[in-house]
Amino acid sequence: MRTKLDQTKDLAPQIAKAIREAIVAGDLISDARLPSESDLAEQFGVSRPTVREALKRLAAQSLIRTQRGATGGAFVNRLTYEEAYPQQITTSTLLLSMNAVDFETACEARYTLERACAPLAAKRRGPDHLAAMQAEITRQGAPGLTDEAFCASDVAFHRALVDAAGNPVLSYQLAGAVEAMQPLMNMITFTARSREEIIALHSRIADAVSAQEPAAVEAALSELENYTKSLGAQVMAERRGG
Amino acid sequence: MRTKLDQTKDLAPQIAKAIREAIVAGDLISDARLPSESDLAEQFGVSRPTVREALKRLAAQSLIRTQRGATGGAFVNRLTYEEAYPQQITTSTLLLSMNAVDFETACEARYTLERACAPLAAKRRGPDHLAAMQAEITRQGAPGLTDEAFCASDVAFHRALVDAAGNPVLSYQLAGAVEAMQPLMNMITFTARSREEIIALHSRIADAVSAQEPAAVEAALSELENYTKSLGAQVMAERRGG
DNA sequence: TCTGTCCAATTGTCTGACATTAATCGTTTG
DNA sequence: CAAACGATTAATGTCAGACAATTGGACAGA
Repeated sequence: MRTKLDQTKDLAPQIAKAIREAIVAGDLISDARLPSESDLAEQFGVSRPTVREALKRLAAQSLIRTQRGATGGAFVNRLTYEEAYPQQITTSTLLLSMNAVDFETACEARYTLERACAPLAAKRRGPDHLAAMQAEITRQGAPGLTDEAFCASDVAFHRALVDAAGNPVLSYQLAGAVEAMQPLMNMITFTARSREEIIALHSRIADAVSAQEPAAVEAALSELENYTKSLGAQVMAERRGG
Repeated sequence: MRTKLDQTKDLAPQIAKAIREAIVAGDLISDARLPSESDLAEQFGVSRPTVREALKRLAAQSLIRTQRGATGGAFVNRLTYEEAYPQQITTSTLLLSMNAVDFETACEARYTLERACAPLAAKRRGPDHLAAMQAEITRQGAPGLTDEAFCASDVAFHRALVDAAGNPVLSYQLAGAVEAMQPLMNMITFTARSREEIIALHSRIADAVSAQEPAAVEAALSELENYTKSLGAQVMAERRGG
């Protein structure tokens, strides 16, 4: 960790980088305690506030956690899926919204990845996954549902589908792709007719997963992708027109 | 942004959260300038160092960038793929290493996602993608290559394959899955025989992409997945034995 | 042995100051 | 009159020192 610093500028990022690399390289294992802020300040030859800024950067990435008190300090955090999910989703969402990624591209990426989960989901789905999917389908048919709630339920349905694949790494990677689409989907106003269509496709997907027919799952997902794209295209056309 | 703060504790995270939500919600658009640190401190009723810590957290997530000088300050960052990539990779890598994700699960996730790119890659690959893949294959056959360099080239090959799909969102999502595997792959000692095998499969993949035959790409990827898994299983068995 | 109190270590926050950077404005000069 | 150059200024980056808050452990007493 004791790397040289370019003493001239931007000390905090350099310190953060040094510690981060030590963690990623495995020199600091989970739950290991870092030296106190004062010690680090002395080691790196900077002041305590500078060290603190560096530590805050790491805390923002959930790489470390801090604890006050006598035996307190900064500890290397054991990154859990629960902590990694929101980060992944926030980053993906911003990436889409700030880079003017067109609806079509985002949609294609999402459904391409989701189709990849289909075979595993069909093979490994348990009763809980099937129940979760069915519950969302029911919710989506409820009258008086706002567009936003409909979208949220849509996301929940697809997450259940992905989780059915029984691979946590896959679930993690897909979370970004699926959730990041929600803001884009929220721009769409769903008519009763389009909701019906989507719910019907969701049912086909759920049934195919239940029947363990991967090809049918993929086919229904492809149809849903095309339908979603067409809805998005309509919105874009109207936006340009009006 | 002017949300209430629980004045009692952990002010910096609260401020960071308030600003982050304003950015994610779109209240602060790209390149918008935040108030100066002094102004923010006054607005939130805290001291400047506290505000600074909050800003550093956001900077660590690349949500803002800071600039010194007269017209300087903190600006909402337009998150680019270049900035998002390393974050995605770091998080994915740590998630795998810290959660004792077994080789098999990680491998399955990676190749499942990669197969999903196959149809698009076969359809859209350009001469540059084909050249990149071919270049890595050549490098992998070079004598005297270390295991680490071989793995790095392997990653580069697969990234070229993913990029061939021509969907930046897909490339971004896959980066985590592919790169995060590298530390796990580095545990494997590649024999001349196994390198030969892998290079042959890479060639099959490249040829199938070149010939625009998605099914052949998927088949070769599946074989590569199985072969990689068997290599990993060997390492695990030896480790348990010795 | 158990319990309550005190103490020490550590992070969280504040205050004030100075250094550094970079744009702008005014002045000076060709 | 225009261009170049220096002073000003506003902002972040860094530092020093201090105090508050919190937590665990040690120590003394019942």
